[in-house]
Amino acid sequence: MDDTDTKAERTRRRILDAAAHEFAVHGYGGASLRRIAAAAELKVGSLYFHFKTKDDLVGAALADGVESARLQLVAGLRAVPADATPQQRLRAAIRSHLDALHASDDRATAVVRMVDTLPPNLRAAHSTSERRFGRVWLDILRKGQIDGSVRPDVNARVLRDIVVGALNSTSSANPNTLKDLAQFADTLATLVAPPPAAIPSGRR
Amino acid sequence: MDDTDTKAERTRRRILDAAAHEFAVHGYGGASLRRIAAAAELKVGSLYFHFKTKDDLVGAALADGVESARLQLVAGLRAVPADATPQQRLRAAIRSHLDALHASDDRATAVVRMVDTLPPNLRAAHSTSERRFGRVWLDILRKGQIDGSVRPDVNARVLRDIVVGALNSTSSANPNTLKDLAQFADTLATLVAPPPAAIPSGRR
Amino acid sequence: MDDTDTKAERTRRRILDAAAHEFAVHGYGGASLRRIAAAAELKVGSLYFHFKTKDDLVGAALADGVESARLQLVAGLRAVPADATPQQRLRAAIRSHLDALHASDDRATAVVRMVDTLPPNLRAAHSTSERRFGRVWLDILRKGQIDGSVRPDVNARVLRDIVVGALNSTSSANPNTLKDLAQFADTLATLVAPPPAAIPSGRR
Amino acid sequence: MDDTDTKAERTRRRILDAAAHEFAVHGYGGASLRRIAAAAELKVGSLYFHFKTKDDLVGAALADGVESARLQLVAGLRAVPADATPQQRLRAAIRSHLDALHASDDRATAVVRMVDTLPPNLRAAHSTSERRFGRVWLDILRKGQIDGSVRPDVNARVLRDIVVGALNSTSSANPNTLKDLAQFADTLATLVAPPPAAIPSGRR
DNA sequence: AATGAATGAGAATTCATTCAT
DNA sequence: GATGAATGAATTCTCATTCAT
Repeated sequence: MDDTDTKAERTRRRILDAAAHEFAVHGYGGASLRRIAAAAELKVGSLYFHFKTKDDLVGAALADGVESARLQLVAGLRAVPADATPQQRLRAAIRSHLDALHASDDRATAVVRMVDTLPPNLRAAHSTSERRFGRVWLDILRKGQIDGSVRPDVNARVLRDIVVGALNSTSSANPNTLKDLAQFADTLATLVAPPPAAIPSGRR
Repeated sequence: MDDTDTKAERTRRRILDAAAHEFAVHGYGGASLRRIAAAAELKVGSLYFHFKTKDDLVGAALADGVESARLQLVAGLRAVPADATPQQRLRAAIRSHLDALHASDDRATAVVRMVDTLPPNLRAAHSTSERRFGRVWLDILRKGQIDGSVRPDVNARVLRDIVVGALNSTSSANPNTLKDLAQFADTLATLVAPPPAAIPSGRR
Repeated sequence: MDDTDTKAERTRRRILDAAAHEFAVHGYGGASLRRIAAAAELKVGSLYFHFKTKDDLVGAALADGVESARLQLVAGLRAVPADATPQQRLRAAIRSHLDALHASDDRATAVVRMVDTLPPNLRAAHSTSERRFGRVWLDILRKGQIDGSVRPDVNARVLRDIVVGALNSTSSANPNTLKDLAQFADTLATLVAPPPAAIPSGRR
Repeated sequence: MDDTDTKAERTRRRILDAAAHEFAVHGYGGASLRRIAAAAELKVGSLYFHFKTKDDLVGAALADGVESARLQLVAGLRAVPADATPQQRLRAAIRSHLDALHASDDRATAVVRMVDTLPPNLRAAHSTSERRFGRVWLDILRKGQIDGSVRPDVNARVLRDIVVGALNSTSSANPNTLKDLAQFADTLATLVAPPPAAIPSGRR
């Protein structure tokens, strides 16, 4: 709808993709507009037609990255068959998050690599979309505590921070073999799941 | 004994501390030798008497940071009274790690903020000390699985990655209230602990 | 008649006005086509429909500015009642010149702010219209030497340079109060007038 | 005394001289640090060892220029023989001012070429030294009104503005022949001098 | 052991200008 | 008549680094 496929729109996309990669590799402070422009097949000056300033581009990349991860998360959940068990839903969420970081482009990774070194103004602007993303995970875990896929004896918010923190920490792992990530996902799901005894009869 | 407190040795310490702060705030790519020198009350050129290049300083700061965290970890464990329960030992470890990130200087934080954007050569050099640090946590968790303070149904190595990942992810949280961190530690300990039912007889 | 009020003509006027302001504020070297375009409510590229190059626009603004000042000068003189004294005519000229710089738009000021830093080619092109303007003042002063409103014991050309120089120098004065300018005009007129004793009898 | 002839001091002088020329030719907005550096036989980056920013250099050049003109003015006056007539003293002042603009380096000219297009902050900083310079001329004229070398029937302050304005306006005149300037000086002195008839016999 | 003074490369940003639409 | 999109050169400024003192 707003996705009018104008030339500018397409160039902007190319820039954002190139920027995501640059930010993912070099972080906020180490990123170079020169390299971003080159990767987007533009001259540096041309970037400024699309983004007023470097921080403007950073802001756009952050929003883009979080939104991309959020969409991947909800899409992953929506793809779970209706008759799936709550456990399967939880695992789908974990898998989606990991996929956003490892199996897709660099948009989500860029966010993880930039957040801790952002200057205050950018951090503030970013926190809004970050919160929105956090709410999705909070929902997942809270519902899980109700439907029995998540242990109910811990604060959901804190649990969310642990889960998301652990997931994001995989971003710096070297070329993760799929197997490693799968095991990571499994283990995390196990930790989050209610302890066996607490699981109502039918579960075993 | 090697702690020869020469003038150079003291200056080197000042530089490393200033560098830790700079790296913690700006990351690898965004750090400036000029600012580091200023914070260490030196002129830029003088840095080169103590470190051959920026990457040399980065390497030293990384080693320093990991070593500092490792020492804080083992010190924290050693401080646990001999008659403490295994659970208490685990919590002490968690607390020590969080303290290294939040209650001490920036040496440990600097590491966390730099690792993901390190250039390959530095990353390689760093991986050794990182592994050494990882082994400490691996030990803790493995022993925990034996003494009953850590759930035995998960791979210790993967569990270690999750725990350390979650702990490190707190480094970007804004001025953490002590309470938040305490709750974070508690919850993490709960997740890692064996599920109540799974703990054989005497435990309940 | 040639004042065909086409759309292009109107836009051109808007550009020239915006340019005058920009040149008055920033001088030749500091002026930006982007700001001029913005002030004229156009995009930069659109300027090029009306002016082939920046220097072309500068040339037009210079001509426009001098012509505006010249017209204001002759208009000011023409407005003097036929029965006015020569002194009144002289004062009217001075007042007109000051008004062009302070009470009107920035067209005359733009000229004053640009002339000394013009590149040779533009300076050459400009000198023609400047000379034309200078001739008006020369006429005024020469006639004044004849009709007794200007002291006859000085070279008219040099006097012109002094008078015009002094008048133009007011352009950089901060928000001139009208009173200041009036006193400036009075004093200048006094200096230029023939010394009392030199005034022929009948004049009183 | 403070003129310690260090290497930095000498380089700074070279930069200021080069800057004066650049500013005199191109004005504030049109000046280029590249050209200044080249003229001072330095690389651009090296300028920053001596001046923190372009505006810092501009500020220094302005102060340097005004001070240079002021010193030339007082030196010119001091050089007048004690038995000289008041008229001769006045002419000496005029000549000194013109010399500062035409016969010396570009330091004074740079000021004249920059003042009207200075950004507010620089203008404010500059106004102080400008006022100090203005006071010298005010003194000259006031004393002149007492000793009979300056007509007493005009406000000294306004007269100062006219005189200085006229003098400064010569800065844009093309390669002034010495003769032109001499005549300019003579004529200006004539205008400023008391009208012959007005000087009553014994200076009553 | 540290400073002073410089360098060359690269940073982000703005410039005037072009040209297809 | 005007805009959208891009370019290449220039802008100021900061970087890590060197080396004589």
